[in-house]
Amino acid sequence: MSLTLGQPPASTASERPRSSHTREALLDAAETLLVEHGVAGTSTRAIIKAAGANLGAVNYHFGTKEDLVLEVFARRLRPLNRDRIARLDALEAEAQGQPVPLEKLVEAIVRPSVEARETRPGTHMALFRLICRGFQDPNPQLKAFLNRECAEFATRIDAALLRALPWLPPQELVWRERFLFGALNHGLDSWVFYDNLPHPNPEMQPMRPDREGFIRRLVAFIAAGLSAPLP
Amino acid sequence: MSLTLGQPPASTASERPRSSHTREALLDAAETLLVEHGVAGTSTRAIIKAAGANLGAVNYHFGTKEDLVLEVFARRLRPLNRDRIARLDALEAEAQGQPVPLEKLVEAIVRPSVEARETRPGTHMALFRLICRGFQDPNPQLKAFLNRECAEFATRIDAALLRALPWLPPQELVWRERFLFGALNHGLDSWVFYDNLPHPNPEMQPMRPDREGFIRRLVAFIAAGLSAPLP
DNA sequence: GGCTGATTCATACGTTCGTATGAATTCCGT
DNA sequence: ACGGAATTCATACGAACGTATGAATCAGCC
Repeated sequence: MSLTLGQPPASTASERPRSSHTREALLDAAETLLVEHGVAGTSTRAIIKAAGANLGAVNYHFGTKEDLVLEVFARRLRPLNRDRIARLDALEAEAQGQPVPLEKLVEAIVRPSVEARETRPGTHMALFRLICRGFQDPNPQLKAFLNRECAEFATRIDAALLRALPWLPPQELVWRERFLFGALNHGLDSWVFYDNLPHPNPEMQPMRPDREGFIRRLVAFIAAGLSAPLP
Repeated sequence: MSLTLGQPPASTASERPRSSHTREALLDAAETLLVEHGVAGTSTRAIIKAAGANLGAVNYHFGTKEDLVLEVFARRLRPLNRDRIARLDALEAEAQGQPVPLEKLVEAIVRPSVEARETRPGTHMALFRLICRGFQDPNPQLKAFLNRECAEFATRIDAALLRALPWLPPQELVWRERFLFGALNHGLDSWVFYDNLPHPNPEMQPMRPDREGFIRRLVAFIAAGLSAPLP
């Protein structure tokens, strides 16, 4: 074992300076492949090949494939939730103590997901698809990591939604939130890759709305569902 | 190559009599593992180990792992869609030419998914989770197969929903259906495994409704979303 | 310009993957 | 009980997997 060269690759991988051309290329390539093939379906070798990097680079920069995957998600999820929380802050400041209207809250959830895309040229709106995949990935470590990463926004939006729907018991809200995120995930997934799913009835082949149109449709559906009368 | 023993394993696997203890055990074991780890995360060896079978059994009964996976999905999906279509037939007969009310249509979609569970003892409601996983699995062959399998019910429910929501343009319905199935998938997933997802705010830890309660909540949310005013 | 640490490289190791093979065994009609 | 078909078995093969290693290369600073 070498005691003089470089830094021990695995043990201190998490404390290494956070920028390097190769490191970024690995994250980008991994992101694209994870969206397309899932975690278990994406191999280290496929990632380094797409990144034009060497096999050892993963071990050097991230330690293991698992840590690389977690970093791929964290890199996107952190700004997304920051954006969501900032929008929530702005809405609550604007409301001056009054409950924020439901549609605005829903939009604060939805819009950052739909807009958070062109962060990297060539990445056509893959971010949310990535996060969808993450939340529905079998890997329990990944799921726990994502839940932890979203916890702050979750508690904030819970409280705000309860104020906007004062007649709704908290326990009911929880379930409706699940439905909300399901609709958001699946809908956004379909929107981003809409042309890949031909409709059996050609007359109903959906036109693809632009971003604002899609957000409007999503918000309309979700807001109506959230404020449905208690059964 | 043997020309006299048995049947050539791979080439005629699809024409072999459809019942065998091992064959069924393989399907059951594969189903459980697929739910838990996804397609790419489930190995042939893990399946045969869980089924108490031999490695060659997969090749003998199904040809390849891919064909086994497809059969796992088909075995569950076919009766599910049969049930959905039967409910739709009954509703339309009952309506005597009038449009079927929206809530009843939604229930015809939702209820078979929620109820189609105890087909096998020990399988606690894994069916729909399996199908969710299938539709969101990266494997394009699997996705195409599932779409083909659901095409008949899809066109039927499309027409019925359009009659129940005559003011809704068909192109709008398509998107709302996506939201619908997203809410259904994610909601059912949460319901089946609700205790695995502790809520960050303990005061909002959801109680788990019984089956009928869950169906009511799901139908209420979805029906409200479907009949939301046009934005 | 040469030392030092940071990074990249080619390569290797042991494991597990999906699939295939042919012999052994079980099953069943006669 | 026996013979042929159906099924199960142990085992093998090449490929791909994640990870590790140590030498080669690069970058910045005295």
